[in-house]
Amino acid sequence: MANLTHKFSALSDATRLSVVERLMAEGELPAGAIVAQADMSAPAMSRHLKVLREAGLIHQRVEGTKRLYSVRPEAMRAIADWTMDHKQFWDASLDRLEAHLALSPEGDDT
Amino acid sequence: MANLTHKFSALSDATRLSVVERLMAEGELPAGAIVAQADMSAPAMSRHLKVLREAGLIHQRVEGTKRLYSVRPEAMRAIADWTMDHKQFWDASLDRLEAHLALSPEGDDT
DNA sequence: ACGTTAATTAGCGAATCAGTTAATTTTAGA
DNA sequence: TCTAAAATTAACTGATTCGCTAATTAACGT
Repeated sequence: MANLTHKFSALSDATRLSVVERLMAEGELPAGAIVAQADMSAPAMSRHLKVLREAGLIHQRVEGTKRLYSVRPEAMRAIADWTMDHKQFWDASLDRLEAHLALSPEGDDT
Repeated sequence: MANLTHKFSALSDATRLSVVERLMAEGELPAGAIVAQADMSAPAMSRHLKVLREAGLIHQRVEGTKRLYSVRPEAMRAIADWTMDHKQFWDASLDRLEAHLALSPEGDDT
């Protein structure tokens, strides 16, 4: 299904992330509808869709001259699974962080 | 904290993803220990660490001549939150997918 | 067969990225 | 103070990315 870094790479672009979010919110959409709302040429969007497809994040269905795109739930699940694999780390760490901040309210950064 | 695409971008590189995973597994580590296990020069790794830092994924603590790195749990949480925001989509979709496959076992791809 | 619509691929330039070696900075120790 | 250790920044190169316009492919409707 293409690996995790590949998926993260696909989602590292604002245009592509919003396409994925829109497809999740609205369901299957033709390429034309996706281009219409983006301030970008059709070829540029077509390449973004290709990147998302190659990362396994979206699925393309052909219907006549139209290409209908939708998000692959398995791909989203793969990302969710990764975060869950490490939930123990960030969950516990956040608890400790909160406890610490409750005692000494500093404001730590980079 | 730097936005989501920024974090996805930082995690889109295999070297950086494994650094993050190692830090979650082993806890805080000095730059030297991180370089030691990567087949890469120190400057190259230093830049990867900078990318992770700028994405808000890791925290740097100075101790003498050493730079100690650790994963920021809030950053991991931000990613987990994003997946959870859309859980309803992928969870429900996967259920439908399974139900569908149970009836017609095809094997659909890109 | 022809023109139209939907979308993709081809080709180009500017910008960014990931690696290298060399040089610099900062702290610790003799 | 002089040297060594830890790490970063500087400067350079090759590869990739992202946008554009132009050209191509594929399916419909007449």
